[in-house]
Parts: sequence; C-alpha cells; structure tokens
Amino acid sequence: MVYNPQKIERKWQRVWEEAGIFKTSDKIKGKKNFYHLVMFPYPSGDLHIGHWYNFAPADVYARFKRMQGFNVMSPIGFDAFGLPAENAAIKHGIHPKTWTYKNIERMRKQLKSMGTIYDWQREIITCDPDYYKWTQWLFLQFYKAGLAYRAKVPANWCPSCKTILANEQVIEGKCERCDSDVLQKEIEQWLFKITDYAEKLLKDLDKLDWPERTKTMQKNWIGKSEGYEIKFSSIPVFTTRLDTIFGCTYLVLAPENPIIEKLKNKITNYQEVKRYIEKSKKKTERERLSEAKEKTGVEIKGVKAINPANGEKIPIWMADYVLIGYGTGAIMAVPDRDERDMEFAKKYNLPIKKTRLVDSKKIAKKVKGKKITNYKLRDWVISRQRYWGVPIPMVKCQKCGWVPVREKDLPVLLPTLKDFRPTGKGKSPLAKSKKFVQTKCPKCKELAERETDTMDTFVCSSWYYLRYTDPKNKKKFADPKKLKAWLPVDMYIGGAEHTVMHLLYARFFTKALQKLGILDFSEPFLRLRHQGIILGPDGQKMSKSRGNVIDPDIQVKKYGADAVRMYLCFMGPYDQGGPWQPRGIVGIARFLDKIFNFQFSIFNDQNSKLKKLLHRTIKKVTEDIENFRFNTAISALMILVNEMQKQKGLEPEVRPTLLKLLAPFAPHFAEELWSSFAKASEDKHFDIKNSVHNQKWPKYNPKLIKEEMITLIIQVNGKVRAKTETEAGISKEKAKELALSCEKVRKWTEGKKIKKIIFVPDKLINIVI
RNA sequence: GCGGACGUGGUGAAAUUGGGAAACACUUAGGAUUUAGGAUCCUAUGCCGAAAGGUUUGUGGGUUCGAGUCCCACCGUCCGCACCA
Repeated sequence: MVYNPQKIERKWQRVWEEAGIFKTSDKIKGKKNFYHLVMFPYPSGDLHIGHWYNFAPADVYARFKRMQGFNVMSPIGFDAFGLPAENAAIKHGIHPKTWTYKNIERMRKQLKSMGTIYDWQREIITCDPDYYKWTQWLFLQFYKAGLAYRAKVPANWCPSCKTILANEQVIEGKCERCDSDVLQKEIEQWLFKITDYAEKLLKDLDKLDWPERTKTMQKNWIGKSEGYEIKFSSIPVFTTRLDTIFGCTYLVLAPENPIIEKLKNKITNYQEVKRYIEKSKKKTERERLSEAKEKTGVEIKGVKAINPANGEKIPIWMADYVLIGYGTGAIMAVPDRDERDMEFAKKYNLPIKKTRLVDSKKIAKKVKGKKITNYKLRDWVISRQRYWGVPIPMVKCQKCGWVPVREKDLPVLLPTLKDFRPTGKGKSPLAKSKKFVQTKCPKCKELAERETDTMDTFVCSSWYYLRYTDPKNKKKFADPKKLKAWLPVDMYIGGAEHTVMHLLYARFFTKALQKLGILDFSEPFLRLRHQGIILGPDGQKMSKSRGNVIDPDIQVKKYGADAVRMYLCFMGPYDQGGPWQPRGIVGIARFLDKIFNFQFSIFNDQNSKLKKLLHRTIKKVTEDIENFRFNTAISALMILVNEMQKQKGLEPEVRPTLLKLLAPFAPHFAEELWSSFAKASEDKHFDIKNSVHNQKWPKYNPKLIKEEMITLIIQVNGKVRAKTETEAGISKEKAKELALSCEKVRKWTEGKKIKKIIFVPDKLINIVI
C-alpha cells in the first residue's frame, strides 16, 4: 500500500461533509460548549501560507478540544468590506462586489482543502446585507445611547486612499494600507465614544489570558496618566508633575489652541503668530515627527500669565511640540526638570530656574488644582469617504437635523455604483447617487438627504463573533439564548498586528453592548494566542517581487494537506513563525510514510518499555497541545514511532492510541488508517460514527509513567564524570556509595578530601572536593 | 529616546523549579539495497583531538556545589510607541 495523500484527503473530506460530523449544535447533553475562533480572513483572492499558519494549528487545537469531550464551535467567515477590495477592483476594472464574491468562492475551496472542522453553515460575509443590516442596527443603538456622535475634529486624511483614518490606522505618520503620508484635516465625522471606556478597557486587561506584550501594547495605547489641571491666569494647563511648579518659567500653547484666538486683541505680534499657526497646519504628521528633534515656536507677545504658586509673571509661547489633542493643549514649561522644555528654553533664550520640589497635594490645594486623569486614547473616527463599506444609517433633514433611519427600514442598502472611485473631495462616491441620497426624513417626512460616508471596516469585525452563534437570524442580530450558550469566546487565535485595532475595538463593542443591556459579559475573548509570521526560504518577508512565495496549493499537491498542517506545527514555536524550509516538510512526509507502511505484530506485555513510552507520550502531547507547543508534541510522537520501529511487536493499545494522538494534526491520514484498522480488527464495514475524530482523547495511566529505573548523573565539582542506571528512590547514602565506587569517579576523587555532597533525588549527585 | 521580547550547531529548533546542553528533524558523509536514479534502512554528524580528554549557549563580570536558565554592564536583532507634559 502506498500513502497517497491526495486521494485519501479528497475521500475523507467528502465523507465528513456528507455525514456532517463537524456541524455544531448549540447544546449536546453532557458536553460543555467551547467557542474556538480564528480571526476571519479578508477575501484577498488566494489562501497564502500565512493563512494556513493561522488556521491549521488552530484547527489542531479545536480538534483536540473536541476529542477531549467539548462541544466545539469553530466557525469561519469573511471580513469582506474595505479599502483593498476597492483598490484591487479599481486596478482590475471590475466591481468590488464581483471581485469580493469571486475571491470568497475561491478561498472557500482552498479552506476546505485544509481539512478543518469549520461549520460552513455558520459562514458569515460582512458585505452581505443580511449581515450589515445588523452592523447598522448596532450603530443605531450606539447613537441612541450617545456613544455615536458627529463632530468636526482634526483627523487623519490619507491623500491616496482619499479618506479619513482612525488613529489606530496611522503608522508612523503613514497610512496603514498604502504607506502615504497622512495629512491633518478638519471634517465633520461620525465617531464612537471609545474614550468613555478607557478606564475599563485598561483595568479589565488584568483578567485576560492574553500574551503579555499584547496587553502591554494596549495599555500603552490607552496611555493613562494622572495629574492636575491648574490655571495660569485664564489658561488651563495639565501636568503630572505639579511638584515642579516652582521651576516653571513660561507657558507653551499648542498652535491650534482656541485661547489664542480669544487673546487676539491683546497680542501685539498677531501676524507672526498667525503665520506660525498656518505653517504648522500645513505640516503632515510625519513632518512634525521628523522635525521632533528641532523644536520651533513663537512668543505670543503682549500677554503674560501668572504662576499661581508664586505670583510670578511669565511669558507665553506657542509651539507645535505641544499637542492640542492631549490634556488642555497647554503646558507649564519646567526646563530644569523636562528635557524638551530645556531644549526649547535654550534655543529661544528663555529663563531657566532651579526648582525645589514641593508636595503635590499641598500645592494643589493652594493653587486650586483639579485632580485629572488623562488618556492618550482618542475617540474612534468611523466615517470613511469610500464606497465599499456599510452605509451609515443616518439622514440629514433641514428641519430636524440628523435623524436616525428607523430600525424597520434597515438595511440601508449599498447602491450598486458604476463609478465607485473615491472623489477626494471629502465626500464618499455615494454622494454621486441621487437615488441613494434623496430620501424622506424619518421624523417629519419632508425631503432629506442620507449620510453618504460608509463605516470603517473595523466596525464590521467588532461584532462578528456574536453573529456566528446565530448567523441566519432575521429578527435579531443574535438570539440571547444562543449568545449565552457560546460567549465569551474561549480561545481566539490570530495575528499580533491587530493589537491596537481590531482587538481594542472588539473589546469596546462588548463593553458598550453590555452597558446597553444587550450582552451580559464584559470581555469578548478570554484567551488569545498569536501566530508568528512565515518568511520565505531566504528568511525574507514573502513577496512576489522577491520570488520567495510559498504557495500552499503546490505544497498540498506535493505532500498533502496533512503534511503541510503538520510541518507548520513542527517548524517552531507557534508565535514565532520563521522561514519556510523546503526540506523541512520532507521530514514530516517521511514520518507519515513510515507509519503508513509500518509492519507490526501484536503481543501483550503489561510492562513493556513501549507501553510506558506510550503513556508518557500521551501526557506530553496532551500538555503540549494545550499550551500551543505543537512542535514538541510532534517530536514526542516521532520518538514514539521511532521506538515502535525498534520493537518486534506492539502492545494492542499502541496503534489505536497513536492514531488518536495523530488525529488533530493529520486528520485525513489518521482517519484512513483508523478505518482500515477498524475494518481489519472487527471485520465489519467502517461506520463514520466510529470515526477517529469521534473517539475520546486518550488518558495516560499515572502508574505507567513512573520511572522504576533512573539514570543517576555523577558530577565531581559540578562536572559530569559518570552516569549510572539505578533504581528510582535511591537514598543519598547509597548514591554516594555507588558514585564513589565508579572507576571514572575515583580517578578524580582519589586522594582528595570530600568537602561536600549535593544530592538531588533521582537526578544527580555532585561530589565537591 | 522610551517600553517589550529575544540572542543556543551548517539549518529549524529542544532543554519543569537553577541539575545530563543540542531532544526531534533537516543537511552532509560513509555503508546496505537498487540496472540506474529515487525511495528506504544502518552508522556518523557542535568545536579541538588519533585517543584519553578538553571545550561550547552574543561579549565581559558576578551569585552558586552547579548557570542556556538568576543578577550587573556591554554588543546585536526584532517588535511596539514616538514631543502625551
């Protein structure tokens, strides 16, 4: 018999699908529900090896949990709205919708070839009206609760994508998607009040089983700091170091600070001030960042502020190193204590004064300071001036102002536009469709206009994990009973790049919906694990131009899906990723081949070495999968198989147990051998109910993993000089005797005085001379 | 600059609480089998050495009977934040 993975895999995928063995029901008697979730993919066109690395080891975990007796739900869907679909569609001259659904079709096929346990009946696609109807509904709930509001705020404008971006989507002053320099622009926008939840988002991190670095990054992003707000004359200032107030020698305002406009009449150099304001407005975010080393500023002449601590008159300056969006947009400068203030003071010859530290609380009382907590987190701008997204369900009426669309009129359908390209004028292409724009006011029924901006895609992905529990519900976004049955998510797996975007937004949504009484839990994802990034064989990021892309389809053709799954698990720690080694997968292929062609005979020996190894392997594989150490789990299986080969016969339980342990990693392979094994041993037709995947995960016998014989390490002065086999539980005295009788040891100890003996039971003895 | 993670053979990597460094693979070499190639099996494979033995976890120091693991300094890589007062 030759191991032919392609044939086997196709066969079993068909059998499983027909039998529906991976369909999930909301309740199974005697089983606990386990919600296992992978971050849903963006329908980019082809499944690349990175997707496989996300989904395959995750599927190993899901299958493992399933065999452990949990009722596992592992759903999949597509995060289908967003800029890339539009950009690709523009490039290829097709409609984003056509492009998206074509890609989904293709990716579905590829996903199925992986042999995952996804329940396809729960599939969701965020650009389906059946889905985004509820995205709009949730927006309306937020609006009613005051969590969605409209405001003219300075926001990040990407001139290439021609839309506003959230702070989280600007990386080093550049657009997260296209790398263009981002400009500051003031437009009226819809925002979500995520800042209301800053404290809760920060505090609740403590109760999550998430990677530490991810929690730290969220903490830093939220950026809490406590301090005081005090007034210098009429100018409020925020400081965390009120104790340094006696060293304050001048004030600095942000150029955008509205106080400057109010002081206009008193300012003697207003022209100069205005020029500076205009200049800093024109700078891109990145220019401001790159100029960070060289500070600039202008004195606001004609006005002075008074330091409330000592009554001193001090000058007021304006500089763009002070940010309008943080604190009060004004600082008290203490050059003696603050490097930045010192640099500025030196450049412009401002006074520098040695400060004496005082008690913050006392001085706060004296200067009437208010205790204030500030966060770096800003409200989430969700308006996008682009076509391929969820229409914001709001109507602007001349008489009534902004009015929400009535719930029964949802969804507000995204019109099919021929020209869907962004306009660049600060309005979405939807504004070009009269049919879409013209509507009646839901309140007064007069003619009115629809909002034409669409929502940030991250809104769609902030709640998709809720919809999976009840994806076809037409009356509710999800049935409360079903939500209760599954949520919160027990295990969430995906890339670390979503740390301050998706993962933060989803947490905010959950908290907001809890407050609205829609959900009864406060955190969506209890446990989180990240996968690393797979690099090309050359150790570089995979890219078409470098020609180092590994196509999973080709690997599957060559070695089979099971080998690809297993190799991805075997290559190293899951969160580390690393280069794909073309030769590496060969080792896995050989391993599977070896098992497939294994010739064996059965015999009984309750205490055989192999049986003990088997139970140790069960223990190791179980613990390793639970801890996402797939690589060492596989190496343990390899050790077992190597030992099996050395033995002349097998204990009856060895083979079936090995197949169970292999089942999560190589599901088709294990099923094939399991079925032929079942047929042979029971001489009846294999029944899918007895599938290896419906077997109970093996348990180890604690008695069998206890060692009776150990290898005692004998050290002299901490150096290994000998090893000896001896029975477990040997006493210190006996061990000493044994050690000193060793010829190799005597060579080192002869004629020397023993100072000390260190004995570690069942492990080692160290003779110090 | 600040914060975090990390640094182990030719390669991917292992290594409970400080206790055998390099498990498991890949690669390479030699051998068996084979018409040949491939596949498979056996042996070897950190470095120096014929061997005995010595030596090895980025560098330097420290704690300890004993350090890849703990502490200090430095070098390097990666990630995140980036004037947040």
